[in-house]
Amino acid sequence: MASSLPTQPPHRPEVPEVVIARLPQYVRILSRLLEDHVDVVSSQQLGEKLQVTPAQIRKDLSYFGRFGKQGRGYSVNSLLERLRQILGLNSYWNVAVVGVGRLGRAIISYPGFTPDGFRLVAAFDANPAVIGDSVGDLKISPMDDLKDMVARQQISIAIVAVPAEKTQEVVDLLTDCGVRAILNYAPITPQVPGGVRIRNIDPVISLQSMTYYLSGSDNR
Amino acid sequence: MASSLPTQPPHRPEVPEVVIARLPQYVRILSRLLEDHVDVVSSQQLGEKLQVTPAQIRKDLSYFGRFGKQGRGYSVNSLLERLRQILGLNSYWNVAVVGVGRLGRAIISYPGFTPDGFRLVAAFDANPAVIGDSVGDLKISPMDDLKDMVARQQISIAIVAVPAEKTQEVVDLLTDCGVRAILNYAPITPQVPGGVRIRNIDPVISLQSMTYYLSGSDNR
DNA sequence: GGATGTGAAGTATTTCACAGCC
DNA sequence: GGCTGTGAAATACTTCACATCC
Repeated sequence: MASSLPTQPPHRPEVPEVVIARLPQYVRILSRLLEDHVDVVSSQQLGEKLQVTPAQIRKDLSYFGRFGKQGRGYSVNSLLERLRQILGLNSYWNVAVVGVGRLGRAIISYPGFTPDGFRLVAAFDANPAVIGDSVGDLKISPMDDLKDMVARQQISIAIVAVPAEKTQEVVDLLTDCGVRAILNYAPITPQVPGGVRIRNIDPVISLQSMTYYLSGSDNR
Repeated sequence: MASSLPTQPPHRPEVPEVVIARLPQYVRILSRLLEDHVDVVSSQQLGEKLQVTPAQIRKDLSYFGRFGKQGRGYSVNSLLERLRQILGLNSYWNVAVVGVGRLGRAIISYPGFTPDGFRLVAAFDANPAVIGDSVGDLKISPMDDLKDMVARQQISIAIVAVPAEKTQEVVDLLTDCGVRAILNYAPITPQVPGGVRIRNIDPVISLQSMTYYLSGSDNR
């Protein structure tokens, strides 16, 4: 732990991680409702769309404040705004993509990040043959430029799509450079130092977590 | 529930879903250890690689039997074998891919499914222009053929990579055809009937679940 | 009347801690 | 001596149920 002055930490009351993990879902549903010009929604209605109990939604929200009106429900617009603020989605996060092979290119070409608060601003690859190539409107930079560009462009999130055997070293490099959130596409679970968040996109693991339930009866 | 004859159900003792979700991770680590010719491993060592407490690993495994040797640890080889059996990974699962746009093609081209127990055996798309095209060694079939092919090829898992607005109807169609596990790539949470499993691959949600922790201090 | 917000109750999951075995 | 397997304790999370307010 860091040296402990008797100052209070920025004191956010302790919110369970599972709760945080559900908030983006709420944000998404609320965005849809907003597009559909729905003004007000109850925890009941939200719960149906999300397969979650209304009590859970109310409890989750209660960690952050009192956003509803008794007897009516929640204002879609203002609840959405509050949640985006809580999650830090009201301005853009600059994101670096490391590894620009087939998968990396697909990620860069995916149009879904930008509308939701993320801006891919840099791409890196270790292969000298592709340095300088453009993918979408990103120019591929050498790994040597990573540290500088991360600092200069205030990048605190990286998407890693390099071969499994390179992933740990890339993750180490990124965390050294001050990146504090990583989305990893390789089929491994990299180690990260405390204070750094990581999420793994791992379709094989996802599939394997379902086969257990299929194999009870034996259809193949 | 189905009509209740007084027969016992196949009685698997109730294993928590979180436990099942961890088993594929164990399988993966054990596979690596096997490749590295490691014979025996302790819960301590496994825990370090997985960022999990040794007690949790032992408890997880204890739901299924006694696989270790006191004083030594677990035989990598035989624990791996047992876990693959528990998860139903000892033979191949036939998988259909629905939606063969850019993302679907990337999924089909990904070489990582087959080594881990899944065989992509059919691809479907609603766009008449692509029917009959080949991707890898799969020929794209029309949606109308789905029901027949699912039955004939004993497909019980599907990967869905269609536009968000089509996803729910595709999921409904698949479950009607008897598919019981779905891996969804669209940024929505489809509803599925009881008994059907679904996992969502959703990079935006994953990113948004991390920004909360970044925005405490305000680096962008 | 109808929906929120929330302590209290109920479950689920993780961790402890130690007896038992190799 | 070292490590498993596991009840029991501790913690985390979800749901209940109701007072409260619009």
